[in-house]
Amino acid sequence: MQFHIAIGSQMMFFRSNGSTGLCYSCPNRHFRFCKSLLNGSSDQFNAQAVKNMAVAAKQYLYRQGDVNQELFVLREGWVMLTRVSDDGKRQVFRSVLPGELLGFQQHFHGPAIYSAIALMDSVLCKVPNSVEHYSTQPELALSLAASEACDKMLTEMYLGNITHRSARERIAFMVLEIYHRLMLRGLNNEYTIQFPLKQEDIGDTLGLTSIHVNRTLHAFRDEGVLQIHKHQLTILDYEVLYALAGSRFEFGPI
Amino acid sequence: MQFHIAIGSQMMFFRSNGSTGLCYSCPNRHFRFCKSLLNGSSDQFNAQAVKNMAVAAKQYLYRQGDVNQELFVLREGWVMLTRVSDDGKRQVFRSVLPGELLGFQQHFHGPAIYSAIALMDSVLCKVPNSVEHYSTQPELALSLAASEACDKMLTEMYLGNITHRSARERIAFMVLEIYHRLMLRGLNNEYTIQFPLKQEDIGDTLGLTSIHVNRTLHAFRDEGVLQIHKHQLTILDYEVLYALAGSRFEFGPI
DNA sequence: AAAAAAAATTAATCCAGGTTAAGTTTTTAA
DNA sequence: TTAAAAACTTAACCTGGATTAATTTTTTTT
Repeated sequence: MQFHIAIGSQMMFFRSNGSTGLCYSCPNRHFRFCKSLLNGSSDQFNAQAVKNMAVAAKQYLYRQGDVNQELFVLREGWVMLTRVSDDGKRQVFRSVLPGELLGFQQHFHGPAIYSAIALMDSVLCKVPNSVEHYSTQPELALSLAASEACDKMLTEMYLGNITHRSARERIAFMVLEIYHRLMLRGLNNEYTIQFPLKQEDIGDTLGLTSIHVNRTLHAFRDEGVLQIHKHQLTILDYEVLYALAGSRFEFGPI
Repeated sequence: MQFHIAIGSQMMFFRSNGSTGLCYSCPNRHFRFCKSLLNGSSDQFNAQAVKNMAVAAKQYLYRQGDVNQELFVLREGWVMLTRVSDDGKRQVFRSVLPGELLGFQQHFHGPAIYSAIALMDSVLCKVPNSVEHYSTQPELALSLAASEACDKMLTEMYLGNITHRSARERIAFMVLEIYHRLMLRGLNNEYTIQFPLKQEDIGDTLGLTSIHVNRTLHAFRDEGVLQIHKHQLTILDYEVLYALAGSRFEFGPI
């Protein structure tokens, strides 16, 4: 069955609903949270899950300040988490890649501290987001903890990268970190990946102006290190990039 | 009963062992993880917990790379989390304050990504750290998730603070963030707090040299904004500090 | 296919914070 | 109590990346 509903200003396309049946063939089924959905979730939990919701590029899943926002697992595509602070500056926190959880917060229904926007046409699975569901299902609760610990580690690694390091090093780190995470999912094509981030997004992730990101990317292209063209990023000299990044990007998957 | 044992090179002083009895009068008992220890932990879990271990200032709880490290809740004192990267630069991730959990990782017994060092004489409670314990106790597992989400948010806020902001703003943010977190625990004395961090620690947290931290702190003292003397920090002009920090430090407790 | 908007590019100038190099003061160890 | 080490302080100079201001290219919308 297929149908459309409008959520806020966005049109979402539901390919199907709730059962775990769809999970058995999902490419993300071996990732931590998905695995525990398959193994450890109750019928009641599954009845409230909505699988394979399509979201078009540039649509927001939720915006900073929203309350009662949902919990999602990204099945396909790319979601970026950003926050605009009081002084109008924008921080990009990270990219959410397939198999990762987004939307969990310490207080289940507190206001979101950042917005989530799809950068490519994406497919998401919505999972229940309330204390009741997790306080009776320890495997799911533990997967939440693992997912948060993983995000925390990634954020800490970016913090360590940005603090004290040069623009070239920061960009090298970011490119390799994302390349590595996509590679773990088999989403690379040799040294080429889909890369929907704008130069401004890179700058707002790393604390650089988009002008300086441009200068640095241009230098990388001239030096035959790395190339971005039409949302395709190609690593031309992995060794140089690796030396700059300092092997800080090798994390385990969820 | 009191006794001593040596763990690594450190001498630890055990005031007592395992029961939850000590939790009933603990000043941290209302914090998330402690509360769930009181309410939701099995006898088997409690039997393996060790309450009120004393650790002297400058002792390491664990070091980056250690495997099988423990899970702790800080009861009294101050613990700092730091990592030295390949190129020899040191990143300070955050301060752990009373009532907070430290040592949890996505992979329970993977190598620690940073070291934990006590900056003041501290008292800690050691809690079991294995999948088995948490996969049968959903309330504890959910508290782990909440604790990780809280740490993640704090790290994200530091990331947002460091990225794009000036030295004055970064230091103002850090001071208010820590002051706020101590105040929630009643560990302030009006506008004065114990503050064991060195100027170099502040620099390594915020991506500044200790020389520039010194310049900025000196300017703050001259301007009557804030003063650090003999490990005591006093906020002299909260308004100015608040305006600089941009109200980014107001988080909920665990 | 044309118009409008968004993103990328390039260049010139400037300054916040880094670097280097002495000090001095405080804390810790002997 | 003295010596050594750690932490803090101050000053002079320098540089990586910010800022400002166009211009060009690409993408999106009409």
